Amino acid sequence: MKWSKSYIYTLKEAPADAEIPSHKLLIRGGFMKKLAPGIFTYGNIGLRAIRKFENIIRDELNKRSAIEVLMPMVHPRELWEETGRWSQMGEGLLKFQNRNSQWFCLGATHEEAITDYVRNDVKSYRDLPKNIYQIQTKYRDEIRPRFGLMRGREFIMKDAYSFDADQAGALKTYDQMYDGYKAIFDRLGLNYRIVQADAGNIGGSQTHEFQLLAEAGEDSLLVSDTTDFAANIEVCPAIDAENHAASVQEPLKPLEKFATPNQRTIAELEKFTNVAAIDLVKTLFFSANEGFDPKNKDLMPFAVLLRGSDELNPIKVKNMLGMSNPPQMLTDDEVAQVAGANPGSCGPVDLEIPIYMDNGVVTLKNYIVGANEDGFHFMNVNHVRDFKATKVGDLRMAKAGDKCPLSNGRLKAFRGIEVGHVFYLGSKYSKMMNAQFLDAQGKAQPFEMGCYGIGVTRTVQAAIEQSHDADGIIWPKAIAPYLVHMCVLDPKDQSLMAVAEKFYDELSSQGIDVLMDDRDERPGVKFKDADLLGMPVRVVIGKRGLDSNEIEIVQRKTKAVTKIHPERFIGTVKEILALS
RNA sequence: CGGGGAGUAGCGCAGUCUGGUAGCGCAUCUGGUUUGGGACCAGAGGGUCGCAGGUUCGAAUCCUGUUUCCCCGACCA
Repeated sequence: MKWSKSYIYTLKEAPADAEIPSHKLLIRGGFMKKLAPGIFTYGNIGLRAIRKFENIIRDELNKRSAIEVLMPMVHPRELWEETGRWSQMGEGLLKFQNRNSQWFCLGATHEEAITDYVRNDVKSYRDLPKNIYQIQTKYRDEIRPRFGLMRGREFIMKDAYSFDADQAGALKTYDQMYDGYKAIFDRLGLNYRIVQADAGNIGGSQTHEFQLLAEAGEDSLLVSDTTDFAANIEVCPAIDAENHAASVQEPLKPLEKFATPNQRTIAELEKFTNVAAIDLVKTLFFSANEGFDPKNKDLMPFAVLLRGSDELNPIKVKNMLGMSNPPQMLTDDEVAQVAGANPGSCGPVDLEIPIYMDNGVVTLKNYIVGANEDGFHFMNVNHVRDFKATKVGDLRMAKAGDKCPLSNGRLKAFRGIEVGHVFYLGSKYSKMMNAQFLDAQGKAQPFEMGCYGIGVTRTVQAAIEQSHDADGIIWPKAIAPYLVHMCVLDPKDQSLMAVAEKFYDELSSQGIDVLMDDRDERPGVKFKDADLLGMPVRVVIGKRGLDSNEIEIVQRKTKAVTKIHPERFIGTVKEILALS
């Protein structure tokens, strides 16, 4: 492609609404342009990167016998009512009516659509397994889109759905897709981790996330320094590295109430009592209507006990109580009603609601909690003697420095961008949607399903977030819009242009995409734009070089300059590409 | 949803406090000089100052309403 015939408009300054480097660079390079919050036009060169990534996905999935289809974006309400997700998905699902007042939504995910598709065709275990995927625009009405393609409302996703006859088959398919995803992300050459994760509201039991490591990532990850253990902080088991059980040997002391005027926070209490936060116990209040009595629509309050130095992990609470969403915190007024005191003076003693206790508290003895009376705390409080927890378990956030669950190593903290996710779903959707096949005994069985997503546009931006420098993008070779960026310094010079055209044709004929900058611009402008656009290899065709029989080839990643005789041009470009 | 900030030319911004009929840089167009890391000179085009209403002789500026966008938060005990 010649620049003069292309559609590339670069900017010297980034729009004010772009925050992170990858977002700024995509806009500055003209790879995309915002139409509305979270909604973008992909420009030609942006689209080229997207298409290259899509084709890597196709290649790896087709190898693994997955079948590509394209499902509709607009779904009828009835379909989503079958699984209850019409209302369960809440505001994230964009709903609208047609001229006949019939309700529809934009597909935010396609479990319903694919299950409907398959249940009408696949009737026999002989046809199984089937693994079907699509690469398509999704719409999710995100509360707050941000960071460009990282959290957009409209985005391109590859979603795959597998159908097996039994669990063993489904898990085999899961492993196949897991391997496929590894192959896909390996081809990008980026730094990623496969982590344990929460299944969220898609459901299912086994799940892994593929996370690209980047500071701007929205997810917190904990990664072992000795094993390949890695987990999203949402589900990472918390195992203290230090032994906090020193006090266990202490005899129980008598319960004692003492005045703590205006001591509301753990930090204040720590100063006031001269007891470290790690040895204090805090009481948090939530409500939920699940996990207690499903028939009871009223929200039921409950309390959670943690060490003062620990943070609650709401996902763990959700999972312990079997809820579908994390619990809601009570307001100060509600706490006062339940506990008889304002937050800051509340504790588990004589509390008449269920109490869930983090296992970090178990090893403590003779500790301090709120007395459920404003301005008072108890000291020498002990579990069982003074209160009884409904259930004890891991409810706190794991943190950097905690022990690796698989070894004596430690966990290190990273930020990650979730670019892929694999789920084993089981028969949740097939049962709800009555999607069945006949097994060898002629008995109707629900399909065992899995679902597998890759955020295509998100991955493309995440790649830049991980691979850029002060001057611009450094495209991974596998998804670079063009492999070679040729700067023709004086396109009005016929002999120079002839050489450029010759090299252009030679490279193209060998399958190497070239972007030729043939604009009537000064060299500086072309170099700046070449750095910004970030193609792996830059070739400079200038009079100075030709006169001395040298072509300049620059590797974008390292800025290393190689000058070679024109006869060695193609070979050298290939060598430098191979290093990129 | 809660809190904060902002809507002025394609992009980045000033002007608003103190009302007088809109400006700077980049980009674009014309001419000229330049030409290996975002050139220079001269000239030109482009904005109903988010929208609606009000105050005033006069509103980007003051008042009221409305709308859009951006950022932070939604874990305090």
